Amino acid sequence: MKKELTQIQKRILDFLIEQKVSKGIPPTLAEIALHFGYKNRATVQQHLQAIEKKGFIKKNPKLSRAIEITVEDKFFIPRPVLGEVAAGNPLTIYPDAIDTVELPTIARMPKDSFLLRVKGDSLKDAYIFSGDIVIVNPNLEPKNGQIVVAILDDAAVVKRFYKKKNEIELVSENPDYKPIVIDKKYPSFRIVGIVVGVYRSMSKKAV
Amino acid sequence: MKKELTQIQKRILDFLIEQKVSKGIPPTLAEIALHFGYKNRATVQQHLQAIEKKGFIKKNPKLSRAIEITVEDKFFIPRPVLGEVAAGNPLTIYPDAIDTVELPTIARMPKDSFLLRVKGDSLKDAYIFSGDIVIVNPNLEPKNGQIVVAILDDAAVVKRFYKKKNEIELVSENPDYKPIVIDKKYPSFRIVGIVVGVYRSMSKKAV
DNA sequence: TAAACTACCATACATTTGTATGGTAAACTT
DNA sequence: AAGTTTACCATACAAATGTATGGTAGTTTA
Repeated sequence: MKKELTQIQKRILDFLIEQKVSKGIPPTLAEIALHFGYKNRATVQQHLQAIEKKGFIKKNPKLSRAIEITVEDKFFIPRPVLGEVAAGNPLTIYPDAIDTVELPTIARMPKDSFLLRVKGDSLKDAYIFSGDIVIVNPNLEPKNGQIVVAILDDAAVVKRFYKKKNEIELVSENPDYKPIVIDKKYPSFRIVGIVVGVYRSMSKKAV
Repeated sequence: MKKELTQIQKRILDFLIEQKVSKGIPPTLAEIALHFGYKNRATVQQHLQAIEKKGFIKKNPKLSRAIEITVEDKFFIPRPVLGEVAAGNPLTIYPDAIDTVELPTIARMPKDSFLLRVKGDSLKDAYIFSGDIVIVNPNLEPKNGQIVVAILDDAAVVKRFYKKKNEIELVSENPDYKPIVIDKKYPSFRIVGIVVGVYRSMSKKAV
């Protein structure tokens, strides 16, 4: 009953999923046609009918953008991890994605937010561990006590943020590490963003 | 320049945000009109124009559902937590939501998945702690080694799942707790779902 | 009291969107 | 050789959608 998809049908399904995950909203026929260079919505329409016939999607007729994806094993999609960030001592941050995590569909990122993998154990008392993925939002103002990602001389750290009268203190949750005090010694200091959440995938240890 | 919203405008904006977060896609004018009981899309249209004038949204003209929400501080929305679940000894699971977590917009749940707050420390070697939110997907088949939520006589536990020849073993990650062996002694045993991820909000400790 | 704002309604219209129908060409069955 | 599937195109049409314009009534502001 559930036949295999053709190459093109598969690429269209991938596009549907990618759009739904990245933009949160399925595309219209016209948008799909534009993306694949079709001059005609009818072409897309026929592909979608074929995909629906094979049971991978379900369409709510007449409504716009009402494409429901019924393949449940596509819950996990690859997301770029932009670098590693030190919870202990500063670590290099890489310009390109160093890895991808399989983030469940739950993880629709706030716009402009990105992921960093944590290395080191200086935040272990905040229950953030080496290997965890932190979700970083660069568009929020840091408040005292929040966990932030900061750059010190081309290295990045994850620490708790405290603004004092004349300086900024970045403290670890682990007493083994001393607070970093920010003053004029760090000309390249910059707050990259605020950690809005921690995500840890459970699929790793599965046998 | 950026005036205050009126009561009605604020309710419409809230509806826009709620729809975008829960359904992932902004509503159409007709859908908004229906929700508020307006007989006319033009009424909605004028409200949206007013809201846009005050800078809270941005519209991509002519396109459907092209309402962009420009207020970024609404990233966190309440999500129901369906109950508590024991990582150590079994805990009662409640029929109704016991609490809400402020889950960032990142957390658009896979359909039918739900949240449970973990109590107890039996999974601490898997780095799941008391207070963490686990994302549970009830529609996946458990595989050996995965962490599952199971019900034993009206109490729920979070354990690692192992299927043996004639029985099912639920083991803790903490050596202090002994594995639970499932056989005929547990007539009401049921796998509730699979833990697909752990989420921990960082906003709690902020000052 | 006049002007401005808010909150609605009705009607009209151009696009967008989904859908239906028919056609062409290539590849692959049978 | 005839049929089927796949991958496109064109045209046509109804419904959905966003938008423009004008109107009424109540409230607030100047």
